[in-house]
Amino acid sequence: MTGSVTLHDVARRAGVSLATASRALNGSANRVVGEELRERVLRAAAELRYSPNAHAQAMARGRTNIVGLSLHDIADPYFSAVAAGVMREAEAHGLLVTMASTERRPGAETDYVGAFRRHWASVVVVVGSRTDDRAATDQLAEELAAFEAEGGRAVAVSQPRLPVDTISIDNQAGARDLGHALHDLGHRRFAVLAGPTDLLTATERVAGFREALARHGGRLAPEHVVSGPFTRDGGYAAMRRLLDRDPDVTCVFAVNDVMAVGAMAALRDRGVDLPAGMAIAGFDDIATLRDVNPGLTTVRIPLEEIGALAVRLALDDGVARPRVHRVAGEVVLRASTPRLPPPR
Amino acid sequence: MTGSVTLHDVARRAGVSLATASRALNGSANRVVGEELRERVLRAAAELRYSPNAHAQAMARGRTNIVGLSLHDIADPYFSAVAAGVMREAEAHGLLVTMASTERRPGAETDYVGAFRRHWASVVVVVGSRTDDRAATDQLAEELAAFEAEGGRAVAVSQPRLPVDTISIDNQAGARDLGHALHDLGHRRFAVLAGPTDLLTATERVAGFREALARHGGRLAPEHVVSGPFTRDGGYAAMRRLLDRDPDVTCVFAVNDVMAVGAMAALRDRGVDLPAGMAIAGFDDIATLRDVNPGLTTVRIPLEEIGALAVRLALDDGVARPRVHRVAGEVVLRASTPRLPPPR
DNA sequence: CCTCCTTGGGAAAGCGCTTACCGAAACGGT
DNA sequence: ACCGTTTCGGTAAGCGCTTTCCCAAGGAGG
Repeated sequence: MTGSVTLHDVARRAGVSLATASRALNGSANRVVGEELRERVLRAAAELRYSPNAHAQAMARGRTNIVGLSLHDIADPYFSAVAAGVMREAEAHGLLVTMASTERRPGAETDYVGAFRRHWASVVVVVGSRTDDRAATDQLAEELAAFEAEGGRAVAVSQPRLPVDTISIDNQAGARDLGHALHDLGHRRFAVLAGPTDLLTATERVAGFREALARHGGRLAPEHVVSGPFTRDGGYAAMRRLLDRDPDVTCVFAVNDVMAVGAMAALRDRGVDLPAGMAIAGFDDIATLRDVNPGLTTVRIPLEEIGALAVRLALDDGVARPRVHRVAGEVVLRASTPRLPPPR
Repeated sequence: MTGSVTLHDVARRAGVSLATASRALNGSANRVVGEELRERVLRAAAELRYSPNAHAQAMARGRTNIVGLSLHDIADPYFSAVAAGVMREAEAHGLLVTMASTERRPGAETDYVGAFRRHWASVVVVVGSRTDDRAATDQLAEELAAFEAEGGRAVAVSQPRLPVDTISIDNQAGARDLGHALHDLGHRRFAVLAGPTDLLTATERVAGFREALARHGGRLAPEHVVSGPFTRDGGYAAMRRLLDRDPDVTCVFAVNDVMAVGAMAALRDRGVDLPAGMAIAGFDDIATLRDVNPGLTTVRIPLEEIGALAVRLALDDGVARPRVHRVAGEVVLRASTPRLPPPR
């Protein structure tokens, strides 16, 4: 960049040395700059519209105030909620957030963590689960370890296998609670839109739901479990497949809200009346989706809070790592899962 | 950071000088490094898991591959869609995105652009309209000018007053088209949930809608224009106020989809049947909201494309600046605005 | 056989800042 | 009056990289 004002210019204009100028501006510890000089330097800096070079500072100080955030897809409201929390907390600590959206490309997380490492980010937050691809996970683990070895702090959300502080949503318990609640409403013929089979977040939710059914002596037949992408279209397609397999299901659990909404669209397109013709529940309680009609029963996850927590964990000092945090969800019953009249 | 491997280490291990190591790794222009040496350096780098220090590179090269992105609220699907476009395009050019969410705090944009400037971002994208607060806009303009004077490239979305490349949504035309379409469907008694009065994006949409009505000899009485925040709750509250003022309206235009959805919730809470009891239209065509029921009539804006375009504009070389880009919207009719039976 | 290019490696000068370390001045205690 | 402390400004050594300039070696041309 050309023409930027440097500390040197400020020092010259104030008639002091570089050291003094720097100290005046940063109020360096255990060192006092005379009132008059400090005044002069500050004035010179203001007049010149001096703006310190962050890279030079990073070099000289050996650290930065950058937090690197990696997530699957910023356009997905699940991730943008977490991102909002990260950014809010980062801002509160004077940190700048550098963000990467992996578009679920395998290996991309590792690449981005590498980029954050090159930038000497002081905090890295990785959001998004993955269970398959052992090799990719190992590489990511290695990269994160290297990052922490260099003095950085990493936190992983929904990826409990990583050797850093982790935050996990209690998917299984949430889905179990939801299963019980649906059972209490009188539902018996269940199906699950199961999401991707390689995402821990998805499989745990299915497992929890299964657990609840089992406790009531129920079960989930294989044809009642349909997997598919964690997206609106994934939910839409999965729902159609399910209807083709067995139209007699009365209650569908989509493992996230976005899929649930896609499923609702599929049901309407097939002429099914909601909620009378089919009960449907989701997971996450995505804010933007709270106003769908009928209101979607779901499990509320404090996504934004999770993002904020991730940053706070990273900033904790003097604690033994890695730590494991679990976050619970809470069942929210809405109109999409009406009480079923007792069979007569 | 401690312990990171430096180029020096690589050079030593390969038995070459720093200069050669650097050239081998970067393939410096108009300079060839012997095949055998390059090989040796690459191997040494790989063995040492060398990762170049981005700050040192920035210092030495005098530029970075950072794009700074400032927007109002990443949790708002409007902004996260634009952000997704920015990130997609940035990634395609090997750029890293540093993002700031201003939470609509006045002056925050200027502060963040300052931060991007300190980091020598090569591109800055500012998203979000504002018409009031002349002083704040002037300061932002000044900061952006300083940024460009230092060699950076800035692009503003929805802020046409700024002295940089701008991308504007043709809000007025979109709202006008929508107004005509609603008129064609037979609607006559209109009201508008107008959003914040200080946001250009909002006022332009109202103006366009007014224009359409005027062309048909209609008008918008003051009591039929209710302002409020650009949020779900803003829409909810505005709708209630509107119903209190005049329950005889048959068609409501909410100036964005998020407000429209809030308005739908308010209507249902008041026992109004949708879409029979009230037609409602929004603006933006937020992807997540495409599945609300009844389907929301709206004006589609290519938000993600706008984000990508912003980055492309910034990267254009050898063009005269500032340039002005206009992006058109397209009316999408859905079930929320049924055809009104002709009055008999 | 000597000179002039060409090829390719190394030394070193920064990039803009922070921070020991040094040294001068001012002050108080004895 | 002298010495030990403070107090506070300046000097300069990096931080890790890129890149200009210089120089050695080897090949081609006269």
